[in-house]
Amino acid sequence: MELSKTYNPQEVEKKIYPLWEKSGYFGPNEKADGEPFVIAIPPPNVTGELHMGHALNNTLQDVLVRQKRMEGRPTLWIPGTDHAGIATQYKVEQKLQKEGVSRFDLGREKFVEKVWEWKDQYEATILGQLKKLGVSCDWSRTRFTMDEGYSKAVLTAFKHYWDKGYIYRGERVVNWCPRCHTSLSDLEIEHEEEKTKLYWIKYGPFVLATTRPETKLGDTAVAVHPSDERYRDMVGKKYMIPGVLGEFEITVVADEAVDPAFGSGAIKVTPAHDATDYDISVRHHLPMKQIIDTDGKMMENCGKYVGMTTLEARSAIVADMAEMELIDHIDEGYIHNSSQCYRCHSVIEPIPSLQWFLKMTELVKPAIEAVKSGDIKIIPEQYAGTALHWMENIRDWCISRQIWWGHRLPVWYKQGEISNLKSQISKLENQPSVDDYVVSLESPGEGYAQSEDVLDTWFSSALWPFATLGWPESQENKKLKKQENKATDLERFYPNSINITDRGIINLWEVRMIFSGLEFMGKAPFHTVYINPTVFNREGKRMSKSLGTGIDPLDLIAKYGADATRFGLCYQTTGTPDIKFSEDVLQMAKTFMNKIWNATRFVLMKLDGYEQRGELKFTVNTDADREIQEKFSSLKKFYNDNLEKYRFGQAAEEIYHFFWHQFCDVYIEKTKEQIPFPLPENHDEKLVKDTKDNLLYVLKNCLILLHPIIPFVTEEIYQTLPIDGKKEFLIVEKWTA
RNA sequence: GGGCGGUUAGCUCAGUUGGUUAGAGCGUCUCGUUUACACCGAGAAGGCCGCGGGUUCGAAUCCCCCACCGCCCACCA
Repeated sequence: MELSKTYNPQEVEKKIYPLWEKSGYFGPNEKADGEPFVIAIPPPNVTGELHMGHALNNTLQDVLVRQKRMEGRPTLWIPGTDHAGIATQYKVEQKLQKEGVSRFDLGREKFVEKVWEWKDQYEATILGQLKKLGVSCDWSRTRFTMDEGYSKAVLTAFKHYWDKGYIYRGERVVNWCPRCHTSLSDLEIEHEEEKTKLYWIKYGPFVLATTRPETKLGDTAVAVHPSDERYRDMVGKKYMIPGVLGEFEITVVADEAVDPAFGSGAIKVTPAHDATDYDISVRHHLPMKQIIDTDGKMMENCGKYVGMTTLEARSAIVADMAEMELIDHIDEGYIHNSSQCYRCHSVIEPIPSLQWFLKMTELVKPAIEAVKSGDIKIIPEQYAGTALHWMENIRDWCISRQIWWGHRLPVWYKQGEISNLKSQISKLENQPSVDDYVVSLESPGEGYAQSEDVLDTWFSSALWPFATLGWPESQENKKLKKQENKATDLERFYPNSINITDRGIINLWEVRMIFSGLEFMGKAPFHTVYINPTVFNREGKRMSKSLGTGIDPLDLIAKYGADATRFGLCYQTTGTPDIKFSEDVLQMAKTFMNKIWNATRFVLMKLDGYEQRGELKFTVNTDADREIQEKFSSLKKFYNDNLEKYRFGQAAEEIYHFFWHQFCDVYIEKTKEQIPFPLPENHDEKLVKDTKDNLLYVLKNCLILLHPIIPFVTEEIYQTLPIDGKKEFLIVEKWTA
């Protein structure tokens, strides 16, 4: 077969991928023994297309998976996608908004239908993109976090926690996104520095500093530090405070949470609309007065300010206070952190509402132990600290969300649900008793209505390493497999081997998989976590579609080919936490693909119709032979060592250097002497034959080593080599250790 | 506010436990059309290894301080 003069990646990629898929080699080899190598893909959100982070993340996974497969281990890479609750719902809402429709216009059922349509479309796009990248997932096992089996797993987990007493419902001040209209967990909040005004307000006998004067309408106390001499005599007393809606009463309390160095050392306490103040109010049994509703607007108890947004109310109230000479002074340019929704970036309003929580303290203990003991190795190791720090300071997890896209809680109410969207004055004591609802996977029967709430999307992602393998397993399935004398997927492939992901979701996802795996399977879900670098653009800025700083991996694949894209990404993965992505490297990689291609053309030309027979061996006749043999053997050592340590960049650089500057520049040049052209009458037949074998030997073994990184071009070339006893595909060639 | 990471050639980065003249790719310059490849070959220029101290016979590498950039965590209102 004749190879064209330049390598055409698009043609080859289109041809090769379907052949691999049909071969069945992407699935685990049933005959292979040895410890299975298993990865569950970090499921991309069905919110849109893949970005550079995905391209890198999946390339690295594929490198490992392909290498282990060639080592002969049973290998399984499970693909799938994540329903991504709030994020996807937000996307669909935006799309509807362009058509002038809100989710409330459609109603829950119709809206959810729309989201399923969206999901079908983007799931197909994403899986297609992964294939273009060349990843070797077992597509027959593709999962979705809301497919039937997976949903059952999610509800089973909820029921398990409930039965164990780990889940409770309660009214708390939670992070509320007024745009998404839902609660959020602490991890779903982003903090951004912001310049604002610090208002020093006259407050009865106090002057105190606040950034949110509008919350004065919900104040029930003033807090000071217990050791603060200035206010010692006032603690425990009640005062009437003049306000824009008339006088109101506050209690002075002493609490450690107050920083005496801030402002005047006294702070106003708004239990309903600030997490710190809420905690203080619980400690001191202070009344709670809600003044902001779920739209982020002032409630009926706010007199003339009713219906205003908090920002509108702020300026109105400040103006009125100024008129009443209640403003002492205002500091401009005060810098503080504003809390935002991690999906739509609206400002978070803390508000009281009825939510479901998962108790974390006990759950997280074995996970802390697993990370500390090294049962789970986190690489690079500095990230173990990130996980440990979070787990050691963990708070209960708010797992209920007031959106429509997701797993509805397996909670059934007898008399209709008491809304968690209360916009009335809160009454902590007014919680429903357990008798009012039943937790059950199935409807308990007539007269019961299922909870309107859905679960935090991360509640389901936390189960990914085992739910994708069929947990919770039915007894029937187990029996069936036993009759066939086979193990179930869950038995064979849990725990996974490694999880590769981005540092941004170490606590959001990684930690939650770890404690879930330990809780439900009794074993850590994987023994290694590898945190891949984050891809930034050349200026070191986050790649973002909306900022126009993003690069579409598909464009790169179209321009340089999938192999060059993969090689370029690996090459830049050198162990640093960031990659400032350089397209030059992809051009270099593309040139390298062409070099490999042309070296092959040369070797085939030198072979001149020679068909290798028997075991392919390397024979040393000359100094050049000896040199390349030595260099190759040291390459193998360092290459394997670097892959073992996830030093992808160093591995790529080494084989690049060997192939180009040793094999091509030196050895191939030498073979022009060892196999002279034209061949003279009296040529050394043994030397000529041995040199042909040597060329084939080095080339073939380089292809093997290169294949995990650049699968397409190596496969295409492998198919053309006249080697005896060749495998059907390079994918399953024996690894060169 | 706490923690972590980065700072090496014009650009993107290596530099494994401290040890001769600090390396690669891209870019630049010079030369070269041989049986693969001009997406090629041979060669060259280019670096107070962020700043300032310290340890050492010897520091890009170990310690301390500072600066700038980035990330994670956080109930300073």
